[in-house]
Amino acid sequence: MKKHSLHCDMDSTKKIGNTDDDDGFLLRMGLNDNKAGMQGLDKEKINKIIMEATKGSRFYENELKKDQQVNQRIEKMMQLKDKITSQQLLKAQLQVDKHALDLEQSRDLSCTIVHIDMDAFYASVEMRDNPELKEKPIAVGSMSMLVREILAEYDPSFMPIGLDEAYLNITEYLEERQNWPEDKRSYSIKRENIAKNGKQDVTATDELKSNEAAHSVSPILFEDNISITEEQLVATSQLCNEEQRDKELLLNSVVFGTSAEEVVKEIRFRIEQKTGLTASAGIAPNMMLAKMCSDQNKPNGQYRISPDRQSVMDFIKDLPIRKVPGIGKVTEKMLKALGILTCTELYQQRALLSLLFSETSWHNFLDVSLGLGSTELEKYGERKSMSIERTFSEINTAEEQYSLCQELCRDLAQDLQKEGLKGKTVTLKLKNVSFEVKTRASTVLAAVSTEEEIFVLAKDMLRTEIDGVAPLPLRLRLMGVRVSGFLNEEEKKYQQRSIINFLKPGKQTDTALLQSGKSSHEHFTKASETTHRESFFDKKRAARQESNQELLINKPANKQNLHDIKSLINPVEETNDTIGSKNLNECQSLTCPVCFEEQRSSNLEALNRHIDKCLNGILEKDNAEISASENSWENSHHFSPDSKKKMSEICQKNKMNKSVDMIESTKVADSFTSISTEAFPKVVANTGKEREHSLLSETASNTYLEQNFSSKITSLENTEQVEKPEYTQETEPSHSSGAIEDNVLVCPVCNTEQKTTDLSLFNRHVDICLNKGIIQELTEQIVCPIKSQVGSMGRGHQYMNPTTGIKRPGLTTPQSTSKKAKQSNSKQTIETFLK
DNA sequence: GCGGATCAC
DNA sequence: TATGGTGATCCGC
Repeated sequence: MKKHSLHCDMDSTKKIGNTDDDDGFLLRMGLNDNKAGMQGLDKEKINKIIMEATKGSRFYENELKKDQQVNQRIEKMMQLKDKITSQQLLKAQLQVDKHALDLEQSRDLSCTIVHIDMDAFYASVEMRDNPELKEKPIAVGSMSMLVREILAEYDPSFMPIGLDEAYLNITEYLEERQNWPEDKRSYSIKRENIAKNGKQDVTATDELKSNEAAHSVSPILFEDNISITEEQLVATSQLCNEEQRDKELLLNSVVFGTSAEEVVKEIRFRIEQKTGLTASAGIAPNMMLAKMCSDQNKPNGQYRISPDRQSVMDFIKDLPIRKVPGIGKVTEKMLKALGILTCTELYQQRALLSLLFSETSWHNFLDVSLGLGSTELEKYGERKSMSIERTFSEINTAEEQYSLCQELCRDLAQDLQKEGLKGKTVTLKLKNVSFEVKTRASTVLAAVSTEEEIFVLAKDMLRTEIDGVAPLPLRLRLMGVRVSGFLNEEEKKYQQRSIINFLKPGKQTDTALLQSGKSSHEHFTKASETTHRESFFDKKRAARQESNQELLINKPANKQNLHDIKSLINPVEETNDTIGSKNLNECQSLTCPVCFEEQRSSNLEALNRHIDKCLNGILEKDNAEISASENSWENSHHFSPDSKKKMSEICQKNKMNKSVDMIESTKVADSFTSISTEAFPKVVANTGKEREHSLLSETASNTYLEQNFSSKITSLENTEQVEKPEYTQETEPSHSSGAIEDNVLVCPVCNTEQKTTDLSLFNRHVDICLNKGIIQELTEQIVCPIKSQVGSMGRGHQYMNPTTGIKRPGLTTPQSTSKKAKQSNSKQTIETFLK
């Protein structure tokens, strides 16, 4: 959306102050009109408002500071420039020109690339001035429809960018179209949109576009060669009888030609008919040029660069560098300092640039100045990160900050789970009331995706920041949380397999027993009772398990395991996991994961109903217990500030003790396998201190984990990809466990001594205890998800939904023409020349 | 890998 | 109105 422009891209650098500093500052704020689209607004007025509002404000101060930093960067650059000798420059010139020659040879003019850009900004202006228009179904989601309904006809693999842009490669389509008869290229003009944009309905947009938008179909589309004239339209729209007018208009049809221009006009025509919104377009031999072209005659216009070198260079020649995608305020200013204002100058200074900028940068500059760009509309890359951030009026109490942080984690976790993503890095972003931005990142060995997992890391970083300024408060105006470092498909499958194998009935494990419902229930009850007996061992094991799990299941414990179990219960939920589905299909008879009774019906819905019933039963039963041991942050709203403060203190104390605990824990023998007890902290924790501990055990700093995990790997079946360290021989639960000392078998989950010495019986008990925890998690968390989301992400999901936020994949690459060009290995930094 | 910065939309 | 949110990338460390 170009709404942004309303605030920033304003033109009046000339009107407010003319000193270099002012100019620089205004440039920093984006107050220049080199980017298209702002002609016609009352710039002076807006600028005045901005200047008055910002003068002396923290925002303004920060802008000044940032500007100073840019100035320093420029200063450094200039110093570097002064050191360059003419000989060095000459050498650079030769190398750059060699590279340029390669580029030139790989120039590809054979493609016809189209860039479509909805004139959404003008629509928003229109809506602003005519609030009643908001009711009409235009604008919102318009591009997503065009995604599907129109553009694909011209290029099945067209590339939508955000909500209001798209690239198309219509090369093939054009060829085909040459032989098309007229009727295949004609479109009727519908009435609805005429009424909407008809003359009676003059809007702000119309004023902005001056005389252009008075009719249903923008006249600019119908210059010469189309079988309808402005006069015709006006005439028909002025008819009194509505029905008659309908008829007339329906009779009117438009025939488009076979040239690229005609095709693009047709696209724009259809877009306007469909949405009532106009679009601008650019036609060129590559993406970069096409994008710049679509800017040329905006709004509601189009421009084409003929596919010959001269035309390209003519277009590039006087183009201000700021118009180049990828060159923003800062780069513009730096180049300006070098006397580079246009693309021609960009080319002329290529040798110098190769010495002053990184290879990536000057390669890009060279591409730009030669008018080169990508001709391949890259497929949607996979998402690399997902984040959420919020701006608010000052928040300075730790309690509120933690609470907000958790809220963000919650929302983010939801989004992540919608896309089935788990990431290994969590980044906390903070902006204080002085507009200073800070990011703090933490990478763990196993991917996270749930609210709790993310929060545990984010909270830790937040605490560090709060402590860092104590006793002063952190005065925040923005907080954000990001998850990145997503698992690839293989990694996902691996962790899925691990959990499935563990749960698979009848495997080496004794989980088969879990299906004997009644006894399970008895065990559950006992187990939950015994868990209240806190023990030293619990702590050690919890800490240790947690780090084991991180490595082996590739998750930092907690509820993540449950998540996978959820997908077992409902196979449809994660259809892209073939293994999961397959395994489920194998178990044709459906078994309730709660009571473990086999269900007669193979109907999923019926099963779900049954599960709900089961869950409710258990929920009631265990309610008291759960609420007593609830995660303190989760319920932070229910606590008084004082009690929260205490908890926070406890947190910190605990953290200090933690490493000691955990180191000791490695000495404790442990035959416990497959699922971390941390998956259900409520079972092991019931005092405030222990609650915090179970939380904190995960927050161990990266370094801690990295330093210690290698000595703490226990085991897990099917860990083929994991290096197997010292405990490998205990891999299979059914094996005798040398780790259990003195022949006394103590369940590591409920911590009760087991009478039996039979290992398989003992293992059964452990398994049951484990499931008890899982059930608790289920009752607490996933009552709904079991039913929901069925089929929400089909296997063939194309990842095309623009609302998911995938934006401009590979933006920096489009300008590099081809892989050939990229190979060029002319490495020349200033260092090599100064040697 | 982290953190700051730049850029786009 | 009072100065946004999301995602990607680069660079220096």
